Amino acid sequence: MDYLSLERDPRLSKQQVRQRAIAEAVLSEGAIRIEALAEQFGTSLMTIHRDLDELEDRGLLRKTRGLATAHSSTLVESSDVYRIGQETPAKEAIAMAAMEFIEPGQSVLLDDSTTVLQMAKLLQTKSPITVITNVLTLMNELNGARGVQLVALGGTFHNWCSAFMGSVTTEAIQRLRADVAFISTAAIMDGMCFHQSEESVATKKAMLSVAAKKILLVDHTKFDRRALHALASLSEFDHVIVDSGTKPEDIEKMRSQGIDVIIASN
Amino acid sequence: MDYLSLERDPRLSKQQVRQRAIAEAVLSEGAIRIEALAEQFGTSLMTIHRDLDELEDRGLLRKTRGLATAHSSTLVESSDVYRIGQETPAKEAIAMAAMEFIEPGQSVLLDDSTTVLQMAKLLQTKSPITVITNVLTLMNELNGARGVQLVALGGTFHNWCSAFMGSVTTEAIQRLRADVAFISTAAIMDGMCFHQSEESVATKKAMLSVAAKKILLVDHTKFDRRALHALASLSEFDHVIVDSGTKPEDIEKMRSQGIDVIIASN
DNA sequence: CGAAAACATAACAAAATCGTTGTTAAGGTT
DNA sequence: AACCTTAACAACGATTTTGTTATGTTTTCG
Repeated sequence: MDYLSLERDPRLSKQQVRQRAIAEAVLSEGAIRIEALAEQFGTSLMTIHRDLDELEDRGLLRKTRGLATAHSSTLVESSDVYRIGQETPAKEAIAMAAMEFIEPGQSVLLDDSTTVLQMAKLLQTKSPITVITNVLTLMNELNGARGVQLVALGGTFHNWCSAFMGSVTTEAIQRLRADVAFISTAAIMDGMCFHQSEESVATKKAMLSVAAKKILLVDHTKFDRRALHALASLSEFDHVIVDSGTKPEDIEKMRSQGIDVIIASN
Repeated sequence: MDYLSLERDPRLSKQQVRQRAIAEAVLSEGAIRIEALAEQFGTSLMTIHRDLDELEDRGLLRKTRGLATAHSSTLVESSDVYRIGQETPAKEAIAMAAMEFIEPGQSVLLDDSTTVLQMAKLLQTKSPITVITNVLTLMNELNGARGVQLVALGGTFHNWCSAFMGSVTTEAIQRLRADVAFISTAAIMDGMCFHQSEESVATKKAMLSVAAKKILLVDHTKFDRRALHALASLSEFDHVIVDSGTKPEDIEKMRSQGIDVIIASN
């Protein structure tokens, strides 16, 4: 019920903030009247209509006569409308810490996650560098960047994560070798990482199998999350980078299993 | 010498128009003084500096003290700064004609060319459809399009054509099968199509080998061009679509070889 | 070698462009 | 007929592009 008071990234446009708030509101209420939304956000009906049209295109909700209703899909939570802009400072800190593991000249494998996205701007500082990714957003970000050789992984496009996945992707990965892979996860339970989508798991597994060094990026919210499909045990990673908001008990649990945990300071 | 009077796409920004004109001017003159460019375009020196920096990044020209000089690379002509916006009406007509060969439900293979780019907007009308491409621009154009399943071909990124190419690309292509492939070419000589870059040829050849139907899109300017590497004989294509500006003799020559030539009317 | 000239870059302010929003009117549905 | 959606356009706001000035760098020539 707090969709009017969340901490927001100032770089996010008014529109994005509003759309995310609308999505949250609709998804938590199940259905809301369009009129009510307009009043709540102090905008015209037309603006809400336009927002809802976009959200509907992204598959987040439905627009029926006068009413915005939630899609009863489990994938919804992982949709990037939701994810982008949440916990940004933590993610920036993690991204910064991750840069320590990149040397100029190396090839790095990047998966789809907003944390990894934060690394994009920083990558140029390590040039020359080869970046391998299946994320469209990253490709656009790195397109034209000086000193960055961009290698794309093909595959079929998935709107909810703006990334390419599937057999084409995994097979492309297997023909490559990377120095470092930066992988994120949706949830951590019992020393394992989990994801909501099987295709994500397949892609990330392939990435892990071809990287000399494997680094997991996790913000503290992931320790409270649950997801369906297991990706890997934390012990398979060479390093795990968390933000400073992570609970000490979570960190201790990992360290007691012999995992190298790095705490990124803001 | 006519770089002040070309027909321009109104959707192109002033900046883009100017940068293209600068590129044309420099490339045809070999070298031009920066001062002279500023005067010619009626802008400040700073603006020309900024334009030249961008063009230099794209590998189109060099910036030496006070002088912008042409890169003596054969690849230059095919750079997309050059290509976009030239002969747009002809390309639109060709794109329109090409749509006739697409049925809803099919999978189409699209290569990198500005003609094919014109097809992007029209593709939605044939939905549901699967689009396979190695062009970043197309991916962005089709991203989020309703009824369009997007399959990307990975590979290493090439700035001059905004596309992915290389062994990753060709191997990805070989694992797929498409109903139709729309291929373009840089030059036509003696009933064969040619390209300036070997990697382009490899990619397009792979595309041709996995498509049930092969369609070549050519605007009339291609009959006057020359290029280095042979791609294929025109007779290997099921159809060749040209614009109405094509010289009758060129059309006759093709038809006498038993090629199905379609003339796109504006 | 050093100083002046010629050029390049950085930083900020002004201008132009583009995207967003609200209003109104017209078009569809229930 | 009431209600909702969409289209079109004008007003506003934000972002990008441009010009100016000041400062840094390289070349040239005394």
